[in-house]
Amino acid sequence: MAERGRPRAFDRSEALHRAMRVFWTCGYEGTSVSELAQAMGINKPSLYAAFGCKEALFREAIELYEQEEGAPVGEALDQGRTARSAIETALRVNARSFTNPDNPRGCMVVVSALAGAPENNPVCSFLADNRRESEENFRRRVLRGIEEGDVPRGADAARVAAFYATVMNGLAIQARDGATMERLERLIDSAMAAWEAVAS
Amino acid sequence: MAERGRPRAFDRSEALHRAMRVFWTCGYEGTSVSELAQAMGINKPSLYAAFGCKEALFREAIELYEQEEGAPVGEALDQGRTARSAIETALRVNARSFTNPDNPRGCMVVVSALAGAPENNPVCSFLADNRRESEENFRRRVLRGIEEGDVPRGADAARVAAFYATVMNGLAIQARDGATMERLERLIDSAMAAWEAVAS
DNA sequence: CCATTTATATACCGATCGGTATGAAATGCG
DNA sequence: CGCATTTCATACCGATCGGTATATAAATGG
Repeated sequence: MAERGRPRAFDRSEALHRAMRVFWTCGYEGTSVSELAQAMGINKPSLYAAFGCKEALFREAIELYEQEEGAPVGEALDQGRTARSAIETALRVNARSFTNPDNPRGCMVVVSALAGAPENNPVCSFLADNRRESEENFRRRVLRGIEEGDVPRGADAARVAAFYATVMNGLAIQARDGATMERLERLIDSAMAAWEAVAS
Repeated sequence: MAERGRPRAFDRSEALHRAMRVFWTCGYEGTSVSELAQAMGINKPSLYAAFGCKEALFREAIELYEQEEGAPVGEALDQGRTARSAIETALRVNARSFTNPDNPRGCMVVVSALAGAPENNPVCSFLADNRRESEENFRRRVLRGIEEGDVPRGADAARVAAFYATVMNGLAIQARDGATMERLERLIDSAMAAWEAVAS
């Protein structure tokens, strides 16, 4: 079952984790392949052999980010008793991630490639798709709330989802700008106070 | 009064406008000095003679952006009859700018350098300061509303300002991701529905 | 043991990066 | 006019960009 040639001398998953943190900190264009290789503890040919190219490595890093930082958000959405509490908890879980002192600040999907050179447009579009998907998850949760009766029948699920997705992206920027967890908590308090007005 | 040496053959203000649009579209790191010079219709030595260096040109471009796109927002804040209507109008003026088909999409202060290489940290900090200043303008307007009696005495001006600044930054990202003016208008409807809950 | 396969480290590729030296061209001043 | 001053266009700078050729090292299959 063992592989055929010389075994890889580094832990691919560990290297990917390190790459994720560099991209998260400096953004896609602000990170060079040489920096990546150094942070990953490997040489460039090993990086290219294991991950393909800079863009492919970045996409894998985003997927890892989604798994590690995004999964608790998805769980919060699923497990909340009502759409309202599910979305509120999702926001609070995100806020905790955005300000975790062990992490770079803010949301990697928001901060790492909002604009870029034309040749990097695929990267920007990839992240935009990712953000739309998060909003879609909010929308599905509101629809479920309508089905389960905790959200009024006439509520506009897309509108609710768009509002809280907008707040979430705004929180990511606040976090990048140095906002504390407490500050984000108060912002979420404000956003949740709008629930009846938005979801009715 | 005329200048001494050979007169400049290009319009400095027009060149700066063109540079602003490129930075706005591709971001600070996504824009090269060669691209800038080409878009400005000048050669690189002329660019350096007139604007100093890439970072100084970017800072001037941001200042121009503040004057052209930010001034109407400031006017809206000043001229609104109440803090609530002033902030609502400010958001709507911003939304119009973010989706103006003649402009790159979104807010230049948000999209052009959220993350970057360590050597470009001054640029990111400069934009973060700028965003904080916008929030501070909101806060001052709420304080005025308290003085003038259209906002309850007990309202937390900083909290109100932080909430609407967060929404505004979220709107900038929505716009980058392709949101229409109508969609942003509906998001602002939602945010303003929260007013009583946030400012009380 | 030998052949094959894969990963390693070094050194390199052309292209582009931000920035500049250089000399000709165009003005005001005397 | 001649001279100082400033801008112009071209061509260039060392450094770094994303990516790779090459040769060696380390494993498995036979």
